[in-house]
Amino acid sequence: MPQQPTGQRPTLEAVAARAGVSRATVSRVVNGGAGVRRPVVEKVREAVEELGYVPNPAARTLVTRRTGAVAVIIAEPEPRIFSDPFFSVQIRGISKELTANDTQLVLLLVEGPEDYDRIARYLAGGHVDGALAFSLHTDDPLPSIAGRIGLPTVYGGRPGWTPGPGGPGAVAYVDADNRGGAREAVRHLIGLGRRRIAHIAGPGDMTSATDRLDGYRDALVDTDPLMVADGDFTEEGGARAMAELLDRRPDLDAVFAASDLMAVGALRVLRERGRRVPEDVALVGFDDMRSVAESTDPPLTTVHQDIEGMGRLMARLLLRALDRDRAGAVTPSSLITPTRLVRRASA
Amino acid sequence: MPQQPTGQRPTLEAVAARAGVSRATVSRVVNGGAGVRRPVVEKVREAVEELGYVPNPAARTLVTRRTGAVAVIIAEPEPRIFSDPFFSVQIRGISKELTANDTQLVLLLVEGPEDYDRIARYLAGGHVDGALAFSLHTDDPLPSIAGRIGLPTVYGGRPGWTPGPGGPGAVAYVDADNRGGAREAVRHLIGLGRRRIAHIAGPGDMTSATDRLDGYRDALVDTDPLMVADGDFTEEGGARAMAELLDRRPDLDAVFAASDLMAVGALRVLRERGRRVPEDVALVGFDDMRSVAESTDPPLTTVHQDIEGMGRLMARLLLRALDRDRAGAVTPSSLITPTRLVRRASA
DNA sequence: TTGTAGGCGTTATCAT
DNA sequence: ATGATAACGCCTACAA
Repeated sequence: MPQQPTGQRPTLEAVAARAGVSRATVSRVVNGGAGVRRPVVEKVREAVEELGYVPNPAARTLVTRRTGAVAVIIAEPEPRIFSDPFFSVQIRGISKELTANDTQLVLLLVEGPEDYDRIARYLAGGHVDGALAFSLHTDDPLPSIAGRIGLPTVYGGRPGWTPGPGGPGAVAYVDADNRGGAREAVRHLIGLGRRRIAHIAGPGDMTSATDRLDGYRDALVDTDPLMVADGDFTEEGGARAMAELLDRRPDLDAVFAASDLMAVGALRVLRERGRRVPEDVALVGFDDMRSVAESTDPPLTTVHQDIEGMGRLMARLLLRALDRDRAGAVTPSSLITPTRLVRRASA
Repeated sequence: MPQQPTGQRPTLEAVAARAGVSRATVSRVVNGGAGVRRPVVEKVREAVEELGYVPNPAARTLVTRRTGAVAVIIAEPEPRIFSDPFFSVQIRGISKELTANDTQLVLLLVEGPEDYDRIARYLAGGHVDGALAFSLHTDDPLPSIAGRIGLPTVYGGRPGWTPGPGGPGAVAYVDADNRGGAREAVRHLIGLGRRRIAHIAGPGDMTSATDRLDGYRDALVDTDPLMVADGDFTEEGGARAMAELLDRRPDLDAVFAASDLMAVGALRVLRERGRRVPEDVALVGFDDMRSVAESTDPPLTTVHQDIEGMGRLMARLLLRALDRDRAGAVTPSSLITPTRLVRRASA
């Protein structure tokens, strides 16, 4: 039963005294015990146990210059984080990977543009060894902040800004194969015999949206601009976009929505307008958020992406970079994870 | 433009030299500047600016014994965190409050029982000044860990275990008025003229579930055990429970589900069995998760709780306790936030 | 009001 | 293989 002499935590010194060795030796044992003779290791371990010694991370950080923590930065003004399990799942993936590597997760939520100052200060302060950042729009100030500070950072989703030519080194990011997935979705619709395929797109300043739009175009010989409407990645936006499309091209026979949420909105409008899904209009979403895709009526055919896996990958990439940091060369690299079409009833 | 002489961050020493004062004075200025003459403050501030000085948190923590960080511990084996925006919203509330008080949020996700060791070590290590914990089941080891370490902790939701009589001090927690809200929901159904009111309950080891069950019973003169079924707080569970109830008491004319998610499952089964909502069976949920309550058909009447507000409150309570910690007496206290019935179309 | 000096708990270098 | 000892960067009596 570890003793805790009321408020005062035991230090290396105390353990050393108890074990009859020097602080240095205790330190060695605590950090793996290489180069210390077995019996001594035993003795020290015992003392540690008896005293309930736990290293003081601040002291350790002060000298090693490593914090053992990374920041996870989520910049989503408001809407998505609420209705979207996306972040929860991705964070879980990240957390698992970090935990396995004995690294802590410091969560930085960006509430508004004014927050960036605070975040810049925090990152500059050396509270963390690296950062994981999400959901950047093209004009996001974060990359420049991280760059200036020289903080190893991995992005979730392909960043929208163009890195200076050859510039400060390539940017590390993890992304799903948005373009390929979109292409597959549309090809599936074509295979179903659909010919007038519309697209409900996400915001133009997010690469996940534009990449999916590109994929949509890839699959079509020529695309009618009237067949594309912006849905803003929200359910409401999806509904609005669907209404617009129906007004512009009443003869459409399929829709590829760039997110499940937007597909749900579209579904509602299609029903309201008396179109049967999939008979009259086939519908494909993107994301495969099971909680929504499985519970729509009809269940949604959609493009699956391994969100938790992407989180894991981001963490792994960062940890690798941090390790190399200790050694020397920093070699950022990026990873694209595959997607796959999940057939349900809507297309 | 703050200079960063390549890798080396400026220290107090450097700033002191630049401003032509002692480290002590710089320290004072950096920490508020009380007891330093104006012109000196100015001079130091300038030097700080020019050098781009940011205090080293590790060094600071080492001497002040405060980390400026609190842990948020979420122990939810798996299911809920995915489909449930509950945590996202609550965390946002917490984050806002912490940020406003210059405190960092360290996220600790519990993946399994084996994780508690790691978490105990982390907390004992003094990485954080306090903790915010969620979603405890009655047998959760966390309270005992926090208690042993003596770490100020605020719980989200009334803890299920009984604190020793007079014991180690009352436990601080923030909770919604689950019982009162449930009572109001059932009374509303009664006011609608319903007489055979069933309840879909949550897991028996969570106080939010049992409190809502108690509220249900409060409002009814006598309760038929056959009218209560366990729905496990999931949509699937809600569906199962609804089916059971319908089998046991085909004549029921109203259902109060202890969560919106379960209500959705119930709604599905009611429809499958040909019952109209609200004509044949009135349905009330709990939570008022807008993304689900508003998009069901018919929209769900439910009990609203201010989730983000609860998060804020938890943080505020903890911060207050931490402040008092510096002074002396620790006085935990608990807060119950009100709920209110939101009438939509399902009842 | 300002400066001096000691110490917070580790790690790391250098002897031994 | 082990032990002194000097940093690490900051705060805070205490002195001036």
